[in-house]
Amino acid sequence: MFTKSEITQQKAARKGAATIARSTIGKIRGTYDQLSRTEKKVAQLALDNPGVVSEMTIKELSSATGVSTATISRFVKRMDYANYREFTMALAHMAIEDAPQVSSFPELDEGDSLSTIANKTFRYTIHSLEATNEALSEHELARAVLKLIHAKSVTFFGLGGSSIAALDGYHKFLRTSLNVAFYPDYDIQLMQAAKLGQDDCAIIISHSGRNHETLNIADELNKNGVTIIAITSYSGSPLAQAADVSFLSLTDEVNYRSEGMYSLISQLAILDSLFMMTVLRISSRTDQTLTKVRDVIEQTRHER
Amino acid sequence: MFTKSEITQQKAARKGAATIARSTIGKIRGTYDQLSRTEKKVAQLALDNPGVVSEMTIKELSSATGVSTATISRFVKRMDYANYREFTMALAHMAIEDAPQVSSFPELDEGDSLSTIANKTFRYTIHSLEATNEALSEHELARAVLKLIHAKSVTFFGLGGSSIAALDGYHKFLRTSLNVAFYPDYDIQLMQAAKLGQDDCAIIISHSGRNHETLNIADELNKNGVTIIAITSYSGSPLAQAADVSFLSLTDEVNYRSEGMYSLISQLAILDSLFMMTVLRISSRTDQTLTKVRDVIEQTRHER
DNA sequence: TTGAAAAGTGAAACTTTTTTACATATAATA
DNA sequence: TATTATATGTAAAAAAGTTTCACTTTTCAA
Repeated sequence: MFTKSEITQQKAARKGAATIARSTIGKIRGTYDQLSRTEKKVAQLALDNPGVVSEMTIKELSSATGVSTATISRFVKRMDYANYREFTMALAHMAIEDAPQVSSFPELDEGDSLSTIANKTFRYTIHSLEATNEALSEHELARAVLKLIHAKSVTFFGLGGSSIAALDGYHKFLRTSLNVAFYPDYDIQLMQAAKLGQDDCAIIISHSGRNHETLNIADELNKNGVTIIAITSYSGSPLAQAADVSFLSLTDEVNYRSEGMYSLISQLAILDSLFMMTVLRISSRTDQTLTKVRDVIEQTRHER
Repeated sequence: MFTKSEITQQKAARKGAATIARSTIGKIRGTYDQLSRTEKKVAQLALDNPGVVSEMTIKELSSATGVSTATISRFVKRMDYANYREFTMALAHMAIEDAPQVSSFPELDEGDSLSTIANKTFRYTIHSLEATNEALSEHELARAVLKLIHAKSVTFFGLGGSSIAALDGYHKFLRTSLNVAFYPDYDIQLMQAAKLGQDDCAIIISHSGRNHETLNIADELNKNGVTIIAITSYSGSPLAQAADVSFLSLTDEVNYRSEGMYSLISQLAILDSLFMMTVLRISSRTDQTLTKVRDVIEQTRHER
């Protein structure tokens, strides 16, 4: 039998585990294109039919996908589950939580009324945010914040549509004690990249993660040993590969046609999170050198 | 691999099974005092801590209760579960459904873990979007779209933090056939405002709606009879008063201290909606002059 | 291009978990 | 008290899941 406190402890432990597990479902989505050929088969079936797969034994899943049990076992471990059983549990949770979403995500239609168009747009946006949130891992966040706090300077890079996100990041972090920079022009971004060094940190934003100019900047930064934090929509993209830490702004794959629309907002939300984490972590360490959280947030209100 | 119909069948089968399983949780409760001495120990622990027990192996449950694995195995069969695994699944479901949605909207705290900070940030953001969406009225949307479609030109105005939203709006609407403009600098914004006339349309973005420079621009526009569409957080603000149509980017009042943080994303979502509505309405009217929606959205994907 | 190193994979050995068979104990009943 | 039905644990069997190892494919540098 358990004593009361033992159970309480286990509950706490489980809660932690559950949080991790949940975000790891996002991880399957997020790392999807980094998976190998066979692993994709497994991930596909699991994501498409979480309810069905959650009730399968590893052998059944093996013959359903044509992938060996060994590979499946290794796959779930790489997805950060302790074992196959924990994986199926997570799928079961997912099946429950996704189920009540009867409305799904209808495509926008020319016949829609204006408020319908607005509603759908907002729903897509919210859905992207949820997916993005789930894909964030504590580990990556910790690494990013650590780098940011200790960096001599933080420069934001982003071209085209992503320059908006970069500009926003710059604006936000201006309010911290960090030494931040942003340059709208590509050539100047590139030149500035060449001037950064090991103690500096760069935040690069790119939806596709394969824009040529953006990659030039990343190369330049890597050459100089600058820490790169990337925000992109594809974990397998060259930018994600080149980065020290990368975050994914996700959209539901079903709506692939319009994903670019919603990635900006997800990018901003990631930046918001990084900003809040940085502010809270800085203020809790060196209180007197830096403004307190509230003051910082208070300032935000006086923005135009 | 599964065929489509096989999966459908399995889904149906599962649904049936789940229904039975659920009522069988009730069965444990119902038949509780018909259970034997040892079985009661098991049932007790399972009902009291479904979440904890759902993650135990049969051996762990055995040593936790002091009942042999054999007895437990037989017990779950008598409760109509096919096997131990199905039993733990049912417990997991129970744990989820019984857990009340405590969520609400807690303040950010210095002691929060990084993923907690991120989760809270995303939740606030989503909440703001929901509030903003609800506040949109069909009537105002219709007026705005009508003005936009028939305008000779559309200029975006925004200073400070709101310049980011203005820039984003400009970027988005560039892809339409509308004649759009944006100038980052205040003085130039003001000068350009003086050059616009009755047939033009202006979209002004300001969180507070009372920034002095922004209001100067609004005055100038009003003087020339330019149609003003405002995006602000306060319906009573001078900007909202000065505008022909105004949209509100809302945040939950409870979290007044941090509202500035989330208004940008709501502003962007409003612009997204206006963009989608404009594109869909334009394309459904004059098909040959304008690119089809899909092409436009497709272009969005190739953004950097 | 080529060859070495790295990554991916399945068969099979191995471990753990769950179920069943069997022996024994306990309680109920005639 | 003998008989029978029910309960339970031990241990063997079966099933499920994990790891090892040999082989294949891919990647990357020369």
